[in-house]
Parts: sequence; structure tokens; C-alpha cells
Amino acid sequence: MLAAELISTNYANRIRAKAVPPSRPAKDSLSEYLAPCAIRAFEAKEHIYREGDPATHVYRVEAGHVCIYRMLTDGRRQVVDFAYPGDFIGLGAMGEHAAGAQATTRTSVRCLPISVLRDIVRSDARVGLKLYEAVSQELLAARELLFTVSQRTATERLAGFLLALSRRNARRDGNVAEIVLPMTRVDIADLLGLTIETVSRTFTKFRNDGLIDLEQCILVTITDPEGLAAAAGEARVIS
Amino acid sequence: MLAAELISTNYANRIRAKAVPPSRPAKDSLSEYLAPCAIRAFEAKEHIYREGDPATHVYRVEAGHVCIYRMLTDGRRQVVDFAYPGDFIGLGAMGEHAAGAQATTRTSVRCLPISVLRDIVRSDARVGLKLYEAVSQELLAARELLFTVSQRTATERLAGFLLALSRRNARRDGNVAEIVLPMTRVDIADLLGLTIETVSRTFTKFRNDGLIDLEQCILVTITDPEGLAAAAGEARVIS
DNA sequence: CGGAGTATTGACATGACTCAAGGATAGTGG
DNA sequence: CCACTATCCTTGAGTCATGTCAATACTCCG
Repeated sequence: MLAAELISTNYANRIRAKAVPPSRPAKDSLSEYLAPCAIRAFEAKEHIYREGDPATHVYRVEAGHVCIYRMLTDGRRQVVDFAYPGDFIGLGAMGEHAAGAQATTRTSVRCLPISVLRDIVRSDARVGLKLYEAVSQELLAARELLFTVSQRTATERLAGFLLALSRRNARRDGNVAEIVLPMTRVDIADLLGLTIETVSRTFTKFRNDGLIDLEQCILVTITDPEGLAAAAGEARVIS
Repeated sequence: MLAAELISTNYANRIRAKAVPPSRPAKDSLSEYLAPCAIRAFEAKEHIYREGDPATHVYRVEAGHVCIYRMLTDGRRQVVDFAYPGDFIGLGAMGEHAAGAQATTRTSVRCLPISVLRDIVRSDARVGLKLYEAVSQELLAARELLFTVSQRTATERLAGFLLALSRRNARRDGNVAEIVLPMTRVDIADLLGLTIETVSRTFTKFRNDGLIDLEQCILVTITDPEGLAAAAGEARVIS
């Protein structure tokens, strides 16, 4: 199990970390403090931290992709978010991490010790507000996902997911149509509250309906954005 | 519609606000600042604020119960949380409220203007941290609910919900077995991502299985806590 | 090539939803 | 006090989307 996790797996390694610098230039107060922080690298499937680990650091993803998730003892899993370069992870943890963070591709993160963060907050009220806003943003995203999982059909969920990724990409590098999926079907299924079979079938349905191309299973090309938006049901989409 | 909301409805008014003071004595830094704040009262079904309203205040529930929810244009609704006396609502809103807050019973809230809150944060770093923690707590609850809705069966969801309410009551007044439901079946269904029919059927099933008594539809008595916990599946429950 | 991990597809089962009817509860007005 | 009405809750029958189980195919890598 542990050994397996250290071996970078097949599909994941098709994605070579492009080390895209975070799109937001390091202007805000939090980023200033991050500059001198240590950087750690992880292979695909390695954990940055696990659920229940003492929360020692806050991290910013520099390159790669991270899957934030929680586990139930019987093996059921809930993916809570995917973190992309520029995103913070480990925020909102008090004492210990309430969710695990696992790299889905080769990943590097910048590490800010919690103790240092606390000092910064004490001396710089702006940072406290920044943190508050960052967590508020996560709360918003969590509720959006809650909505998606609770009220929408499989078709709507996956369409919404793809559109959210598309918008995320657009903000980063301007490519709206092509989406590289840095996560497996299992990850997607566990995010959307579906099974991998349903995810796979829905992908196939989209392809048959001419909404997307799917030459490789990790490369989605949106051929009919309006159709996909219609399949998503509503403008309201995750993230 | 508006008129209807002002008329307190039947079931809801069976619950007379007991005006229980918040269990936590007003020791923490946020509560200090709340003491001089104005109090506003609402009838059942009245809104404290609506989704999209400019976020002018943060509120603490003094008595009664509030349903926090979001709407989709086609009428689908997601209840995000129920606020009890002592709980804060309206936190984490930046600019405008991302969710609506509707009293489910006669309710009174203490109102703290956002502008004042901002001033406080600037002058008192502890409050910034307090806010951060409060929102983190909400984030945790939202993810717990996400888990519930996404991965669990109707039986597990409702059992977990009842146990969560039981624990909430226990913390407040020590009564573990008796639960008064300050919300309708619709509210419960929209929280758990079910239909009212399924909620009702599951209640009936619990009664037939001897897990609960249900003399009135708003009064649940847990007769077999272990059985209910088993039905909930896992120790991990919402809130 | 062979093996491990991952993805697709099919047949079938089922839990929850939908639609529809009827019962319970509380407020209202005669 | 008793209809009368508006909500709310319960129950039943039938349907459907998604899950489950099982077999096969694809991709990468040693």
C-alpha cells in the first residue's frame, strides 16, 4: 500500500508538471511572507498530509495538482476539492487536518509553518482578514459542491465539473476548449458523489452527443460549449 | 407570498421560543462586542436576509431557529445549516450574502454591522482569528454535510441528522432522548438531499423498528440510541 | 511481452423519486 | 364548539436513474 503510493502511476505521469507560475502575481500580503518558505516535492499519489495529521503547515501549490479528500472507515471517500497551482491547502485546520491532501500528479508545494502564520497574523491584521476571506471562499466552494452533489443529476454534475475546469484553465492560460484531467475517474467520481462507471458512461454520452471529444481518457476537448452548458442545467457551477 | 410569510404557520408555532441564553457564556472576544448591539425579532418564515442581499450585518441567534439555504432558479433548494441560539449567521459573506436565512420559528437575533466588525478586526487581531476559526468551523460542517449527502443512504442520513440534533440538545439542556424538530419535513429533506416522502417514510421505518417514538410529527423520542447509531452507519455524523 | 493500473461497456438490481390520494394539525370565523 | 381552510405529514403504486457485478479493453512501463 505504502510502496504502491510511492510509485508514480501510469496515467498520472502523462501529465508533466509544467511548473506554471501562479497566475496571480505575488502582490497580496500573504504571498509576501511565503517567498522565503521551503519548497517540497511530491510524486503522484504521495500525501502532502493525511486526515488526522497534526496541522503543522499551510501550503501553497506551486506546480502539479492536489486532491483534498476525506475517508470513511468503510472505504467510502469524499473528494472535497482539487487544488491547482496558486491555491492554498491546509487552511482552516485547527489542531489537526480534517481532510487529507494527496498529489494526483508530480507536485511541489511551498510550506509555511502554522506557528509562523500565527505570528504574522498577530502582527499584521490584514493577513488575518486575508485568511478569513480565503476560508470564506472555500466555504462558498464547499456549499456549491454540496448543492451539486445533492440536487443535480449525473449529467448535470459532470457537465458542470467540466465547465468549471474549463473556466479554471481559461483564467490560467486562456485555453477554454482543451481540458487535461489531472485526476483519475475515481477522483472525479468521489468528488461528484457518483461511481466510476457512471462517470465513464456520462463521458461517453457527451461524446456521442457531440458535446466533447475524448481521444485520450485524460484529454477532453469541448466541441459544443453551449450544449455542455445546457447539459449542466444552470449557470451555477462548482468552483 | 410575502403576506403568507408574515403569517406564522401552524406547526412552527407549536414551538414557543424558550429564549434560552446561549450556552457559552459571553467570554470570548467576539461576544464582548455584541453586547450593545440591536436585537431584531422575526416571525416563523420571515427572512433575516435573502440570498443576494448586500451583507450589511453579522447576526447571532438569541432565541428561535434559522434555516440557512440556497436556491436554484428552477426551485430546487439546498439547506446548508440550521442555526440555533448562540450560533452566528451571516459570517463569510463578502459583499453579498451567498445564502438566505429564514426563521423557522419565532426568532430574535443580535445584529452587528459589518463596518463595525471590520473596525474591530483592525484594532483587535484576536477577533480576526476568532472569525477565521468560526468560518473554519462552518467549513468543516459543510464538508461533513457534503459527505453525508454524497455517500450515505436515506436511512443513514436521517439517523445521523437525528443524532446530531440529539447531541446539540445535550450540549444545551442535557436532554439526549427528546428532540423537538424546529423545522418542517421540507427543510429536513432539503438539508439531506432527499424528498419529503422519503424523509417521512424513513421516520416511519425508524418507528416501526423501535428506534424512535413519534407521537407528534415534530417530537422525536430516541428509544434505542445504539440502534439509531447503527442505522447511521458510522460515528461520523453531521455537525 | 506481460503485468499493473485504469477505463469502458453491458446486464441487472434497487433505492429513491414521482405522482396521487388521504389523514393530521392548527388557526379562523361563525 | 363546530365546520372550514390552509399547511403539513403520511402512505401507496409505479418508474427511473444510478449503483452493483462482471467482463473486456486500453495505456504505460519494466
